[in-house]
Amino acid sequence: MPRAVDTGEPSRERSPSRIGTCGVLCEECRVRPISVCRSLAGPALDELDAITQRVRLAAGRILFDEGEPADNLFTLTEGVVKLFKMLPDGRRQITGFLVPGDFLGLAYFRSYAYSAEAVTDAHLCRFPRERFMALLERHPALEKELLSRASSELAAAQEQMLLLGRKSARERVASFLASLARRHGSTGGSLIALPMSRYDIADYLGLTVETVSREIQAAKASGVIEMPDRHHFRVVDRQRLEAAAASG
Amino acid sequence: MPRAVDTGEPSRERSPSRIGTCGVLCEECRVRPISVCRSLAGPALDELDAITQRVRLAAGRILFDEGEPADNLFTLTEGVVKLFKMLPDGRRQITGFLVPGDFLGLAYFRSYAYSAEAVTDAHLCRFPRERFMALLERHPALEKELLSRASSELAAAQEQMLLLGRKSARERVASFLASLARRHGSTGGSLIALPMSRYDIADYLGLTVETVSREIQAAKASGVIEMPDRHHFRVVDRQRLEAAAASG
DNA sequence: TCGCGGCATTGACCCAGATCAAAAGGTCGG
DNA sequence: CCGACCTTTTGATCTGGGTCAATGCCGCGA
Repeated sequence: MPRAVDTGEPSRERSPSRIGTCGVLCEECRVRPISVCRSLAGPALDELDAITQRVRLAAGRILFDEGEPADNLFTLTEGVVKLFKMLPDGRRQITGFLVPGDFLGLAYFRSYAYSAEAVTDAHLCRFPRERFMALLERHPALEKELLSRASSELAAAQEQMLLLGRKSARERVASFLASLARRHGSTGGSLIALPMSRYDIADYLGLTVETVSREIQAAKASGVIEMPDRHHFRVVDRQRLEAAAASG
Repeated sequence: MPRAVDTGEPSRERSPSRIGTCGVLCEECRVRPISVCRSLAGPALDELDAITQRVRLAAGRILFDEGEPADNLFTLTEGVVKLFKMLPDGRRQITGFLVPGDFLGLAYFRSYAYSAEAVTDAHLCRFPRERFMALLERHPALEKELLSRASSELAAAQEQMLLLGRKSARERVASFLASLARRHGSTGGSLIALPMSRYDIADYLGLTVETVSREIQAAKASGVIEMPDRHHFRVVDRQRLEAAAASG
C-alpha cells in the first residue's frame, strides 16, 4: 500500500497575489488559485493563509486512511482525489472524486470516516484541525461556507444512493459520463478528461470493471460518445446520453 | 397520492418547561421534548421558539415533494419520517428514516432535494426558512450544530453507499437490523420497533420486497433474531448479526 | 529496444437476486 | 361478519451483471 506524508513547509510569507474572490493560494498553481471560501473577506483570508501548509501528493498515494485521527483538513487545488470506504474483505466503494476547489476531511469527527487517495498528482492546502476550528469560531462566514458545501455534498450523496440502489449498469455509466460532462460545463463536443481507471469507475458505480468496459464500449458503438483515447471522451449526442442516464 | 398541509398555529406563548439542554418543545410530546440544538443557550432558544410552528402529519402523508420550493425547515419531535428520491418511471430510493430529534430540509437549497413522507403519525416543528436563516446569522452556535449534523449525515450517507454498492442482500438486511439495534441502544434482547413496511425496507436497501422478506425469514430461522410480530424484533445473537453485516 | 506488469477489452458461463405467480394474513368500512 | 384490498410470505423461473479466462494494449525501467 503506497503511503504518502509529503509535507510542505508552513510558508508563512503572505501570498503575493489574489485573484477575484479567491482565497488560499497554492504557490505552484498560481495560474489557477482555488478558494476555500468564495465569500471570505480580507481578514479571514489572512488568518487562513497563516495556518495553511502546502502538500503535494503523487498519483496513487494515500492522503489519509479511514479511522485515522482527523488531525488535518484540506482543500484540493490541483489534480483529482478519490474518497473511498472498504469492507474487511477488500470490497471497495468510492464515494466521490474531488476536483480543485473541493474541501476534504470535514469537521466534527474524531477520525476520518473514509480514506483519500490521489488519482492524479495533486496539490492540496492543509489546515491543522485545531487551528482551523479556532478560526471557524471567529469567522462565521467560513462556517456558513462549510455548511453550504456540506449541503451540496449531501445532495450529491443522495443522488448517488439513487444510482447505486436503483439504476441499471447502463444507466449508471451514462449518469457518470453525463455528470462529468455537466461538471466540465461542456456544451457538447469538447474533450473531457477521464483521469481515473476503469477499476475506480467500477468501484464508484457499484459495478465490475468488465461491466464498465462493456457499457463504455456500447456507448461508443451507439454513437452517444466518442473516445480519442481511453482517458478522454466527447459527448456526441447529449440528448441520448441524458435519456440513458434516467436522471430524475 | 396523499398530500398533507396540516398546519399548526404559530403558538407564540413561551413553552412552559424545558428539560436539560433540550430546545424547542412540542406541546403534545412534552414527555419527550427534542432539541433542535443541544448546545443552544437561552436567548437563541427563545428566538427559535418564537418562529416555531407545530405540524402534525398522519402516517402515509407527504410533508413535501422533491423539487418544491424549500420554504420551511423542520425538526421531527415524534414518529418516523422517510426521505426518498424517485426516477421518472417510478423506481424509488429511500435515502433515510428520520427519528425524533432529526433535522429536515437542510439549508442552502432553493428547492427540496428529496421528498419526505410520514411512516407513522408524526409531530414536527416547522421553521419558515427566511426567519430561520436570519436567526442563523445571529447565532453561530446554531450554525455549528447544523454543520455537525450535516457531517454525521454525510458519514451515514457514505456508509449507505458502501452498502448499496458493495454488500450482498444478506449483508444489507443484517446491516439494517444491526443499525436499528445500535440506534435503539439495545444491549441485546430488548424489543425494537420496525415501523416501516417491507416495501420501504426494500427501497432503502436497494432490493425487492421478496428478497427482504426472504432474508428476514432466514435471519429468524438461523436464530439471529426473534420476531414476536412483523413490526418488532429482538436481537438474539448480536455477534452473528454484526458478522453478517460485514461492517467495515 | 525489449520485456514486464498493470490496465483494458472481449468472450463464455453462472448465479444472486429480480420477476412472475399465488396464497396467506391483517385491516377496515359497511 | 363480510368482502375488498393491501401487506407479507413462499415458490418457480428468468436474467443482468458477476465471475472466470484470455488476449491485447500501453507505459516504464533497464
